[in-house]
Amino acid sequence: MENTGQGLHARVLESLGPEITAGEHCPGTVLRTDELAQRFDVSRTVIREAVRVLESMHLVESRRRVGVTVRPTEEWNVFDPRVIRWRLAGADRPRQLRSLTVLRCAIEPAAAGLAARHATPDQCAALTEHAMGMVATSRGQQLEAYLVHDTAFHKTLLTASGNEMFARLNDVVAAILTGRTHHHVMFTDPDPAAVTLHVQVAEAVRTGDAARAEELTREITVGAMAELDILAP
Amino acid sequence: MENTGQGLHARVLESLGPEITAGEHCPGTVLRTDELAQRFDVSRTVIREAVRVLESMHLVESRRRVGVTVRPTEEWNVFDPRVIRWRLAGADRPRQLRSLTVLRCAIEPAAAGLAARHATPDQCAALTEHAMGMVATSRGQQLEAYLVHDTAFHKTLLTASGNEMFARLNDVVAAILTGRTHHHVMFTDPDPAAVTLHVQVAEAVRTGDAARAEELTREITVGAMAELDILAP
DNA sequence: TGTGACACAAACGTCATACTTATTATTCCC
DNA sequence: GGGAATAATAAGTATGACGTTTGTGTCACA
Repeated sequence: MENTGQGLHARVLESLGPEITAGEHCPGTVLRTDELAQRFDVSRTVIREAVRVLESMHLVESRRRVGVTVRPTEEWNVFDPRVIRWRLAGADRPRQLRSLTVLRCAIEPAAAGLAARHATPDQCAALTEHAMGMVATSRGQQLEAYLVHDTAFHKTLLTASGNEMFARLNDVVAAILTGRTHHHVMFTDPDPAAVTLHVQVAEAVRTGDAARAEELTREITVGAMAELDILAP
Repeated sequence: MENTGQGLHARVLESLGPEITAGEHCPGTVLRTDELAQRFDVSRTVIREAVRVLESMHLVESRRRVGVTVRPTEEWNVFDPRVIRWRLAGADRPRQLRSLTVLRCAIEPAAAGLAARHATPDQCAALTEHAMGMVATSRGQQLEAYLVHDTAFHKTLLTASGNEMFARLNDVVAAILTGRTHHHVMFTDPDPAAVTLHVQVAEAVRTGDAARAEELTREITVGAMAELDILAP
């Protein structure tokens, strides 16, 4: 039997989760544990554990005598990394990508401002290094290498903010960046202006210029937002 | 047997979760399911389901032959509402409150700006109504009534932004507001300037003035931030 | 005919147990 | 001393039985 994850419950989770987030079971639908056990050819124990996790994401609600009910979208834990991943992989990917980008526009400039105050020398060095890496790979269709540096840059920036909540959003930013490169099929090299902005942000953080770091990062994020609007207005 | 939650697994979860987030089990500690089953006087099944949920929050990692290992703080899903709740109830409440307030400072102004563009007439009305309620209860030690309107105001604002990610952060804002009133023991009436700002935000959203709504909300949030710094510099 | 009490049944919740599997630690041989 | 075979351990899975809650239908009674 193909074991997608580590353990059967993980396999069930990775099947049921995407199904629900994709809207295959509309809110109010009831799933019965026995049926699920039969469908996935596993024991009730395994199903119950998977359902527990889905319940902890507020995707479903398990009640006695009624079954496992799919909850309405508004109640989902949309910050759960797995929910984000599933939705990005599903049909309403564009909507999700837009939500996340809006969130990013609010978060990253603030994180950059904090980073300018709190970043360690090591983090400043890493920032500069990755910005340079972006410059080096910004021409000649080296999109994959560019993406690596871009992702690392933003991850470092968020971490350097010193705020754990911001730091945990690096998955979100990484997903956005990866999505842009892989999904939108960027044939062209990255925008030179954006590359320059990254270099300048690294510089602003290094010199401790919080206002400038924040403003420059805002320009980067509104650029990303604009990119989305161009592709799906 | 006293049943704290709905079901035994919930009871175990509400015991183990806070223990871990409070740092009672330092990262690397291994918990064995059999011991836990014995300790809570429940079957292994119940423990396993609770552990699954803890694992989904990245609080622990379950591996064969080794046990359930507590993960380092940096890996926790700090956006999980339960993790937030547990940490707010625990010892590092101040740190957590600060993290959340920083997040709020980044989010709410952006949300207000979006609300000015997307808010429905109903939402505008609700906003104005709650702002008026805040005015009415801002004097004479009606702190509880004031809190209700304050919470409702911000919840409406976040929802009106039209961004599901922002909307899901209303719990966070509510926790911050509630915490300020209940924990910091506000003897004095709310700051009149803050009350005025809320009225003005409602007005700005109603008239669709995004920039003004954003700036006014920023003033509110930096005020909240300053309040924290005064209490624990 | 409408309403309330009551009994039934359906589905999840819990438990006990046996067995499987992966991983670590130990031992033993070269 | 190092590497391979082996044993020990704790989680993972399966199964069957029983408990508990709760939705629903029925029946009696007004």
